[in-house]
Amino acid sequence: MDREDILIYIYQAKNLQVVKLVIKESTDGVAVELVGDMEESQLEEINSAVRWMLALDEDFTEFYALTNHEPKLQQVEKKAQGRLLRSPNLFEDIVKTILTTNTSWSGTIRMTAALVEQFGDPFHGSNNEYAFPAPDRIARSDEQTLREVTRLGYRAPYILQLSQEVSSGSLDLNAYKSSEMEPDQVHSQLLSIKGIGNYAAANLMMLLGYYDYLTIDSWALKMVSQEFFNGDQISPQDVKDVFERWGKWKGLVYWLWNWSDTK
DNA sequence: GGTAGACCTGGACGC
DNA sequence: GCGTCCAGGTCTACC
Repeated sequence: MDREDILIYIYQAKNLQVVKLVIKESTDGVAVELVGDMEESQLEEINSAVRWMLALDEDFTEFYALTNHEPKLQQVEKKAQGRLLRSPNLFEDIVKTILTTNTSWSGTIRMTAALVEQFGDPFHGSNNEYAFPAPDRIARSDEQTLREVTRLGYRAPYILQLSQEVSSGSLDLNAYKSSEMEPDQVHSQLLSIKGIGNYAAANLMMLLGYYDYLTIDSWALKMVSQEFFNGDQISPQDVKDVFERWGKWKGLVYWLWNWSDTK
């Protein structure tokens, strides 16, 4: 994201071509400018990818109706919030989520950039723009490289194992996006991936459109404590109890809650 | 089921 | 510049 109203994404198509997508708001929705060579037949693939990334097919009418009664959520409908930006494929989101765990945001950016520069295919004509690496690119690497060159630390074996399983076909992440699996089943499958714990699984469930999972990390505990418990020490269960009344939308409510008045 | 300690890195801080 | 401490979620061993 270069500017607040523009999203730039380096996309690698199924035929491995790399193009640049410049996505911006338009009067009738979203406009996508395609930079680079792409066959006409692949436009549908791009269209589908962008719709998924921006969750354009999801309906938030019910959610907005709920938020309008909560002062802390007054901005939600006005700003058309609710759509979480996600990657074109779940593999990328899982890797990025693992890279958010147990580190600072700057650490996440550093590790992601290193992974992309080390293993991603470059966008034509650019020496600093790369597509997110496909699973097989990382799978062909080794733990030592991921630790020492990409600086993933102890996350290296997790990322390597995930890449190898997706690359070999033993792990089919597309199944998680299908409606044939129950949400609880998807959740438990995510938890079975090494490196994915409660926080990461909840984050991924949100990205998959299941908004009744709470991403409870240290920041959540701090903010909920200050907002609802006068700064007292609280547990993850306390966070769940606070947002339980929002039912299947609780994850989004927590995500979009206006914490700005919290001291 | 609950808990403690290890994992790894970068940033902050004190000297 | 160097050493130390701390924050951040997950895994594993142990009780």
